[in-house]
Amino acid sequence: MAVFTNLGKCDTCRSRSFIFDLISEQDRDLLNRSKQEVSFNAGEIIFKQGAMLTHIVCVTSGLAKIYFEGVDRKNLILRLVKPSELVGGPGMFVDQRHHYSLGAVEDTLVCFIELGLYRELVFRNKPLAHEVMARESQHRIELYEKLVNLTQKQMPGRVAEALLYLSKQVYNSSKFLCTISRQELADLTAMSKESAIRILKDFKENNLVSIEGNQVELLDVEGLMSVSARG
Amino acid sequence: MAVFTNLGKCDTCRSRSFIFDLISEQDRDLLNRSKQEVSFNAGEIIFKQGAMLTHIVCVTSGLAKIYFEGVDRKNLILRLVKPSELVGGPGMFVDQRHHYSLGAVEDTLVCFIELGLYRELVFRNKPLAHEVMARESQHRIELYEKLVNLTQKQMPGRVAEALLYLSKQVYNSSKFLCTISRQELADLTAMSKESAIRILKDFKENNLVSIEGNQVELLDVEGLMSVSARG
DNA sequence: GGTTGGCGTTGATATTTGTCAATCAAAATG
DNA sequence: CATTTTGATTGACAAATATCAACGCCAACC
Repeated sequence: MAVFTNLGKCDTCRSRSFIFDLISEQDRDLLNRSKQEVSFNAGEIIFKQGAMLTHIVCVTSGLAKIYFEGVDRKNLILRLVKPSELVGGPGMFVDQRHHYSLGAVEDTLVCFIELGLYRELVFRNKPLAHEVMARESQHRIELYEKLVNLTQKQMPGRVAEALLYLSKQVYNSSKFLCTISRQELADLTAMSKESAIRILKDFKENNLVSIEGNQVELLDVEGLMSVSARG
Repeated sequence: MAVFTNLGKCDTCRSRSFIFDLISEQDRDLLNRSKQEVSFNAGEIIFKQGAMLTHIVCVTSGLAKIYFEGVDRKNLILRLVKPSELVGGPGMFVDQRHHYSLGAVEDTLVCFIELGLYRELVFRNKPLAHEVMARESQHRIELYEKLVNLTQKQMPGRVAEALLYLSKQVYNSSKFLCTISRQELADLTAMSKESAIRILKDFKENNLVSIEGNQVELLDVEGLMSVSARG
């Protein structure tokens, strides 16, 4: 179950957000005192699509997923969130609601930061505002790429893309323990779990990857990139 | 061909952007003098994915489409842009490049505004910054919805959604002259032109819509919404 | 007036992808 | 240790969707 504490010190936190480097010492202190740490078990929901957006979240350890609940209880994973990443959501400037859900993929520790405080910090600090804008924009660009991938590429291309994403952006190694489930891989690539499994098997038979349970190693990154590009 | 002028007065422009209501008279004058009006014929490209982003665009008359060029020359239309809408693009805060293309669907008049000027205006004007953030966020929310629609709904649901979008957001009437081509409707719903046509025919046979060439009338909005919701 | 080219339409067919049911293995539970 | 339960896997099949080819229509052009 979720446990609330406020023991950690942001200043010495190994996964502190970039924003701490852009604000004054007073503001750092303010954030430090007002934040709330909460720990979630794998599978638990951190915040839910439709709920009021009163706090933004900084992931401190573990791994989380940003996802939608769409038609027929099917989920679509937008992206995975690693420690030190900040998750706000576009509802922040629109209707104070979450437009996607955030869930813990692994056991995950997060810090909640009050929305009002965050907004105040951003709007009275031009470099920070620039940085926030830049990061939001970067996400938007990635969202566009995702949209094209999911709508124009066939399944093998999408899975190849996902494996490269996991390796480069999430686990930071060509060999990794894949902590997301097959179902989550399917939710990330917008296909059925069975299809995702079949394509993994196919990649394995063609020596693009090696897979033993959840141990994954990319053997032929060039090959995967080519499959991904072909569509 | 494109023709450059700077004759129009922003102050009296019937399709002037919301930003004019949020800036000082001096700034309005600055914008007015530095803008460049350009007219494009239907089918022409206003700016292209990958090109340098030096100006943002305000559509003054006509109709434009924001789209990506993806795999195999297939296009994906993100949204249609009506007069008075501003089109920037996320590259503005990242790499000064366009990450999508803007094309004229109908004969279209646009004003180019220098990026540096626009950024300066936004960053030194808090209410304007708020408004810009809110609009960007709204677009992001719509993008999420689009992503779910395109990946989780089947073709009839997507076409129903598109027809409702055209009626409510673009042509503002339940009966309209559909100035986008069948191919563009397909690009908007991520399917082949033939599939889009077949579904339109099906809707027509089921009296959901009436279609005579490019004259479209939504006969059963409830029905379309239900098809769209079912997926 | 013929011709060309683009767009819309249709039918036949092939491909892609999802669903369903069964099985298996590993992990959690008592 | 037996028993559930959960996630992964596989095969058979059905559904969704794309592709290809052909044709009609209309406007632009020579």
